[in-house]
Amino acid sequence: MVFTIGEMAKKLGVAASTLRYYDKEGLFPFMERSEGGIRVFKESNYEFLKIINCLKATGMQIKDIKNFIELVLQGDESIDARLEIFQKRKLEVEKQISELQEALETVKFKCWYYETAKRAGSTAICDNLRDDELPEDMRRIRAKLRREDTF
Amino acid sequence: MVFTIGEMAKKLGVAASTLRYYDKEGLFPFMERSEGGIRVFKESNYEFLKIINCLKATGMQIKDIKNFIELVLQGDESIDARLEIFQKRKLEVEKQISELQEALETVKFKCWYYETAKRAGSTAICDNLRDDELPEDMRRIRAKLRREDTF
DNA sequence: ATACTACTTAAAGTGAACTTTAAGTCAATA
DNA sequence: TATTGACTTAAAGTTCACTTTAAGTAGTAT
Repeated sequence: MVFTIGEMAKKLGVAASTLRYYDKEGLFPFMERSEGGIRVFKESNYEFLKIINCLKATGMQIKDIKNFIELVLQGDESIDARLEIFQKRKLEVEKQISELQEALETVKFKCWYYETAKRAGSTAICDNLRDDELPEDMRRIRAKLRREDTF
Repeated sequence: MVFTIGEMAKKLGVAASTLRYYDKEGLFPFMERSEGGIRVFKESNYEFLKIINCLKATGMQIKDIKNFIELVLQGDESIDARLEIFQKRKLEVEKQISELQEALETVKFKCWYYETAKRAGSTAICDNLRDDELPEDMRRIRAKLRREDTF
């Protein structure tokens, strides 16, 4: 079973031009062509492409993915280097997730804030609520947002 | 207590040129200047800047942040619109987090894979492991990566 | 054989978010 | 008063990851 660039793009949920761009950047060392010059993707390329997608999802840059692929081509001698890349990715993604979770807390507070303001018809009322008038889970977040003791 | 752009930038952990850029883009409707034309940031601006930072952290674009700020300036009549913005942000961030968690699983699998390859001195050995030779938490992830029944 | 769609390339264009540059001004210190 | 460092602007430059364009070729269906 083989696929054209358009079929593979559809499977991966990306544009065909994106796959051409990746190929040009050297991300597809396995790339084969038909006699007429058309790219031929094989089933076995799919897992590889999903790994590239995964690395991209972690925020890795194209040039760094290329670097990783060059290590793959070097074979077993680059196992250590490849392990380090994934260990670094792991730390990176964990950091990204915790940063997003922090932002999410603020966003949830703002949702509560504007829901309350909507019911009251004004934001001034929420601004003047005492700590004990807030839902328990909102107190800490508001305190964090208001903290100005860094000044 | 007032601050120059450099001091405020340091507090927020961004470049001063970034704050000038944000100002130029209309993100600082509160901006005041000294007689000599130098930007004067006040303590009360800090919480606002942190909200902008939060919105940026959720992946919101500058022009959409500007749009939000214009709603803030409209006062209480825009409460509904602002609530909708944060509700949408909430969904967005939750989606981003779950995508990162999915990528993290793959990265963790690759860490295990290369740790095992490192010990064995070759990747071929890991490739040929039977399902029951894998740590329990790795089985599902490998199955997901290998799945080709989409073809 | 013809039409049609999807493929090919190199090169230029896009958009987002800054960053840098150049020329100059402000404000504090020696 | 002179120097220094941080501020000011407009405009140009940078980086990243694509996307689009234009001109042409491949492969398939009628």
